[in-house]
Amino acid sequence: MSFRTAELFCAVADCRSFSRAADANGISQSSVSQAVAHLERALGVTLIDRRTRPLTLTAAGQTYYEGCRDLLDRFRELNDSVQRLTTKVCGRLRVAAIYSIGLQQMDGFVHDFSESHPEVDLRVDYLHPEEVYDRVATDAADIGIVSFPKDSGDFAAIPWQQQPFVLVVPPGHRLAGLASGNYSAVPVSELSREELVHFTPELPVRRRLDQWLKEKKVTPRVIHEFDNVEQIRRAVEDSVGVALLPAPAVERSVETGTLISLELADVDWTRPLGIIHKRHRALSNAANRFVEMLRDDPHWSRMRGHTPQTTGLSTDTVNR
Amino acid sequence: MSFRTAELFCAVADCRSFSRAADANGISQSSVSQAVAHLERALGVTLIDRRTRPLTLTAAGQTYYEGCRDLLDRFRELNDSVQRLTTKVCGRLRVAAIYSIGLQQMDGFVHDFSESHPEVDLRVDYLHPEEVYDRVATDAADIGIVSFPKDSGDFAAIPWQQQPFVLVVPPGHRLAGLASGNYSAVPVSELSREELVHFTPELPVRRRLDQWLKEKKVTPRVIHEFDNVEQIRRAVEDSVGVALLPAPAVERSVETGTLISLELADVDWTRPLGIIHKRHRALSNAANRFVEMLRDDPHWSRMRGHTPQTTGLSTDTVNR
DNA sequence: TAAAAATACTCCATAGGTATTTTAT
DNA sequence: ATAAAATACCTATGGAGTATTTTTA
Repeated sequence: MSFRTAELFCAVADCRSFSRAADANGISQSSVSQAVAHLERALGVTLIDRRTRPLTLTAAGQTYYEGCRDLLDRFRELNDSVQRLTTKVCGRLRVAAIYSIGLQQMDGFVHDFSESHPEVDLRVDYLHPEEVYDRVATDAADIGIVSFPKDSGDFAAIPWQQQPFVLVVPPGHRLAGLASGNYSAVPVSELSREELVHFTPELPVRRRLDQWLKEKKVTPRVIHEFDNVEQIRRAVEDSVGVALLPAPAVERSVETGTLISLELADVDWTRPLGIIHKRHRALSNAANRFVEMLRDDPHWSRMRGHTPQTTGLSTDTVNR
Repeated sequence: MSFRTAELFCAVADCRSFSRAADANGISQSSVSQAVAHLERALGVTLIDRRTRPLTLTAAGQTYYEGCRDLLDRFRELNDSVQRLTTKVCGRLRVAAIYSIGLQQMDGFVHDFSESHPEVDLRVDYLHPEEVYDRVATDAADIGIVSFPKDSGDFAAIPWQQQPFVLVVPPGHRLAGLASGNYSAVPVSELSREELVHFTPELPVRRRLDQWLKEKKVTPRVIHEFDNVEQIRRAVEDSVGVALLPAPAVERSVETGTLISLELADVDWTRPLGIIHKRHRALSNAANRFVEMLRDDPHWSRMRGHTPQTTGLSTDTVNR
C-alpha cells in the first residue's frame, strides 16, 4: 500500500465525506472511493460505515485512522529531515491560499517558483479562510496564506505583507483623472456616490472594510458581492461599479491599464497577510524556499511607499 | 511512495547488495535497482554509495534506513492490530523454512492453506538455517521453520515436530524386505556396509547425525552430499545409496512405493523442529492460522508410534 | 428528490520482468 | 575475469478519469 492511500483514507475520515476528501486532494470522488475500497479489501476490514451520512468510522477504522495519521506524520518528518541534508529542493508542496489573495498576484509567484524549482510538485488552492486553516490542520496543505493570521494553538504564523487597500475604478470613470499627475488621495466620502462591488459578508475582509466605512460614516451602495478578488476585479473592469481591493491584487491590471487604482485618504490601516503552518513541524526545503520567495518580493513595500527593496525590510514593518 | 519501496530499500541496506535483497523479496535485481533509484530521485538524495562493494549507506541513507525500519514496524503492527479485529484471514505471509524440511512435506501444508485461505498471499522460501534466522530478524519473513530452534534473544520459538530419523533405501535394496510384515528395526551396524547419501557438513542435521554415528561407532561411506532433503531423496530413489532422513520428509515417497523406510534400532533421539518468530511481535491472523495448521497436523505423531491424533497431542510431547 | 457513494468502463503511469551493458573487485 | 549494478526495453496491474447507476437523508 502507498502512503497516498493512507493519506486519502485520513482525508475521508477528516472530511467525513468522499467527495470533500477528493476535492481537498485534487482528485475525483470516484478515485477516492476506489482507493479506500481497495484498502478495505486488502485489509479485509471495513473502515468506514457508509450507511450513515455524514460518514462515520468503524471501530477498526478509528484505530487505523490514528495509526495512519501517526505514520504519515513520521513519514513526512523523515522525508523532510533527509532532504534537509542536501541543497536540492524537490518533493511536493501544497499551498492553501485565501481566495481574496487573488490569482493574479499568486500566479507570478507560482510561475517563478515552478521555473526555478521544476522538481517541486507545487499546487496552490484558493479557498475560504476556514478551509485554509482546515487544510493546514489536517495536513492537506503544507502552508496556508491568510489575512489577520492566527499565531496560536497548532498554528504558527510568518508575517508577510501589509496590504494597503485602494479604490479601484474602471478607466473612464469620473474619478479616474485623479490617478494621473498628482497623487492626491480620494476622500472616503466620495464613496457614498458610488456603487460598490464588494466581498461577501462572511469574509473577514468584508467585515474589516465595513467597520472602517462605518467609522467614516460612509455607506456606499453595494451592487454585487463576490467571495474572491478575481470576480470583483472583473466586475469593475466591466464598469459594473467600483471596489475596495488590496493594492497588490490589482497591480497587474493597473499596469496594463484595464483598471485605475486610487489612493484613499483616511486609511489608517492595512490588511496583514501571513503564512501559516503547523507549529511543531519544521517546513520542508521546498516550503522554506517558497516562503523566502514570497518574503523577498518587493511589491508590498513598493505599494505602500517609495522605498522598494528586495529583502530584509519584511520583518520590521510587519506586526507579529 | 509505497511501503514496498521502503521495504526494498531496507532489504538492500540489510543485505548490502541489490541482488541479495532482490532474492530475499522474490523479485529481480533490476526491479530493486529501479525501485531504489526511483526513491533516490524522488527524495533528491543519494542513499547508497555504489562505489564500494559491499555497498554502504550514505549519511542520509543511514538516517532514512532507520526511519524506514521504524515506519515499517509500525505499519505492520497497525495492519495486524486492525486485522485482528476481524475473523477474516488475509494479507501477506512470508515463511522461511530450512531446506532440510523437504518441499514434499511442506507442499501439502502450502496447498491446504492456500485452499482454505485464498486471500492470503503465501510464500515459502527454502533456505539454509542462518538465512532463515536472517530473514526473520530483518522482517523479510514473518515466521521461520528450523531444527533445534533458538528461543532466545530476538527470537521466540514454538515447538512443532519431533522428527524421528529413518533409514531410507530404494525398493529392491537388500534391506527392503525388513520393512514389510514385522517391524523389527534395522541395527545401526548395518550402515557400515552401505553407501550413504548425506547432508553437507555445515548443516546442524549432519552434525547431529555424525555425532550419533560416532557414538554408535559406525562410519558409513559417504558417497554424496547435498544441502537439502529433496536431492538426497532423489539420489536414493535412483539407487545411488541409502540415507538417514526425517520420517515426515519421505512419507509421500514411502506411500507411493518409490522408497522404503526402515525403523532404526538404537535411535534414542529425535530432531526437534520449531517455528520461530520475532519475540516482541504478535503474529498476524494469517501467521497464526498457518502455525495452527502445522501443529494440528498428526503426521509427526503417527510417524513415531501408533497413536494417530488430529490435535491436542502436540504440546505435551514436545520439549519447550 | 437531491446529494453523495458505488460501479462500469477507459487510459496511462509505474512496478516488475528479461536481456544486455557497464562497473568494481 | 567475474560478479554485481545499471540500463534499455517490454508488459501488466493498479491509480485515476468520465459517465452512469445506486444509495441515503
